[in-house]
Amino acid sequence: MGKDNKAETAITPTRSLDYAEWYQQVVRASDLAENSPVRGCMVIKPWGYALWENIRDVLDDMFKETGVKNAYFPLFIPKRFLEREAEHVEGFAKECAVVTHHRLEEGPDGSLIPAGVLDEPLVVRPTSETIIGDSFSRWVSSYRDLPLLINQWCNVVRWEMRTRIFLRTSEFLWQEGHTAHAIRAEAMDRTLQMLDIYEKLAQDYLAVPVLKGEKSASERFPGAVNTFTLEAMMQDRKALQTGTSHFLGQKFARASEIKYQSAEEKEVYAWTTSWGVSTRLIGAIIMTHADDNGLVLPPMIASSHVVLMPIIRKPADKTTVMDFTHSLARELRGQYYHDRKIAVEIDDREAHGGKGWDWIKKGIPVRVEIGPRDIAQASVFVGRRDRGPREKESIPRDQFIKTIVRMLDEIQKNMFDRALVFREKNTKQIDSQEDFYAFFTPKNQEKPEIHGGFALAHWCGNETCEEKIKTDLSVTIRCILPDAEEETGRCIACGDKSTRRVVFAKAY
RNA sequence: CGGGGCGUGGCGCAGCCUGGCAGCGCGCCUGCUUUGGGAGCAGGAAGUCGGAGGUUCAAAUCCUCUCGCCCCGACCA
Repeated sequence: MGKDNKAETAITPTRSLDYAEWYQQVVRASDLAENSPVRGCMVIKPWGYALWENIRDVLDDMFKETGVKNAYFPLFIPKRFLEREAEHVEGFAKECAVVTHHRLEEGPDGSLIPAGVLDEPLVVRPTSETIIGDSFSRWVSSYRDLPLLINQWCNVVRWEMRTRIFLRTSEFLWQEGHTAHAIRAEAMDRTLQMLDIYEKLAQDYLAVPVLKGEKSASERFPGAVNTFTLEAMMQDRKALQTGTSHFLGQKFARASEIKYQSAEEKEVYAWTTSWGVSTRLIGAIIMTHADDNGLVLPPMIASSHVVLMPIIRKPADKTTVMDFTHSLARELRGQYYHDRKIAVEIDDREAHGGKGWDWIKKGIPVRVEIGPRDIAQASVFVGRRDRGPREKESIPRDQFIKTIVRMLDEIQKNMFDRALVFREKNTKQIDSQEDFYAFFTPKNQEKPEIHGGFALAHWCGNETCEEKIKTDLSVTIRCILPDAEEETGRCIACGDKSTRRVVFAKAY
C-alpha cells in the first residue's frame, strides 16, 4: 500500500464516527493500559502509570502543604462496619465484593475449592469511611486531638455492571482523604479547600477546565450531608465528574463513635469530611485532549516531555548523530519544567518515519528529529503535539534548549484554552422546555451523533422535576454553581418559579 | 440484570448465508536496497477461528449452552 492510501488519521474510527470505539483505540494505541483477564479490571502500563505517579506527586505535595498526613488502612472491612451508616450501606451494598473464605483445598478433580469459612465476611473496601472512622474513634478523645487530617493512596473495588477502562473499572486507584474537626465551619472549609486543590490539579496540571459546584440531593455521596464536585466536559459533550469532596456532618462520627471531650468538658461528636480523585482522571485527560491521531498529554503531568529521534542516513553518521542526541538529552534533562526534571526519551529504532507516529499516538508533547543536516547547522527539527503532525520547524539547538520550558508552557496553555473554548461553545443558556428537549435529543435516534452539552437552565429545586428530566432524556443535574447569580426564572421541567440556574448534562 | 451487536495470529478485518486445505492488510523477525520522515523488495514466525458440548465422513461455518467485549436501558462515587 502506498503512503497516499494511508489513513489520514492514526486512530480509526475517528471521534465523530464512533466515540466509544475511538476512546478504546486511543487507550490501546497510546499504550496506557489494557484490559485484564479479570472482568472489569485493567492493567495500567508504564506509560499510563507514569501519569498516575505524576498526578499523585502533585496532589500529595498540595495535601501535605495543608497539613494532611498519609496513612494506610486495611483493604478488608468487617461487614458490620459497613452496616453502621444506613445511607452508606444502601449506596454501596450492591457493588461490594465480599470475602467469605480464607483457604483453598484441592477438590476431587484437582481444582481448588474455597474451604475455610470466615466467621465474619470481609468486604473489599469500596471506600474507607467506616474503617477509618473506627480508627478515628480511638485516635480522638480530646478537642486537642483535632483537627485530624489523614489521606491514603490505595485501590478500591466497586463491582460495576458496566465498566469502561479508566472511567469506571471494578478496581481503581485513588486517594481518599478523611478529616475530623471540632468545629462545623472548619470541616466545611476543609471540604471546600480540598475541592479547590482538585480544581487546581485539573486546570493547572491536567489542562482540564472544570465547573465547581454542589451536587443535588439525589447525586450526593451515600451518607454525606453535602457533596461538592468538579465537572468537566468531554469531547462528546458529556460531563465527567473529576473529583468530589464531601461534608459528612456528624453522620459518620455518630456511626463510628468519633467523639471527644470539648473544652467545656462535654462529650461531643466530631465533624468529618472525605474527598477523593481516582485514575478516572486519566480518562478525563484522554477524553478532553486526545484527537484523531491519538493521545495528547499536558506537559505538566506528561509521562515524558520530549522524544529525541536520531535519523541515521549512513552508518558513518551514526556516531555523530548519537553523540549529538545524547548531549542534547543531557542538557534537557538538566533542566526543570516546573517542579519536575524534563523527562526525555531517546528512540533510536530504525523505523524511518514510522516511529514519529508512535509518539504522536502516545501523546508526548515534543518530538525532535535529529539528522546529519540538523547537526551541520547546529539545529533540531521539532514537532509539537498541540500542532499538526507535519507542522515541524527547524530550531537552533541552543535556542531549543533555552526555550523548551516556554514551549511546554505554551503547549499546556493551548491545551487548556482549546478545551475551555470547546466547553464554552457547547454550553447554552436554555429557557424553554422545548429547546431543552431538542438540545438533548439526537437527530439520528438509531445511531446518535455527538450532541447536547452543558445546559444552564432553571430548576425549582424539586426532586420530581430532576427525576423527570432524567427519565425523559438521561440528563442529570451535574452541579449547582455556588457563585451563580440570583435570577428569577421558570423551572425547565414544571414551569414553577426558580431563583437560579443549574448545570444539566448527560454524564459518564 | 433486560434489548441489540461483535468475538478468526499483536492490531484491524474477510471467510459463515450455501459445512470441504484458515486467509488478507498493518505490525513483528531475517536479508538486501533505501533514507528529511506512516520505506521498497524477498523470505519468515505467529491462529486448537473466545470456551464447552452436540449434529456430520467432515464444523470458523449448523444447533445448544457458556464466557468476554461494545452500544442502548436499568443502576452507579
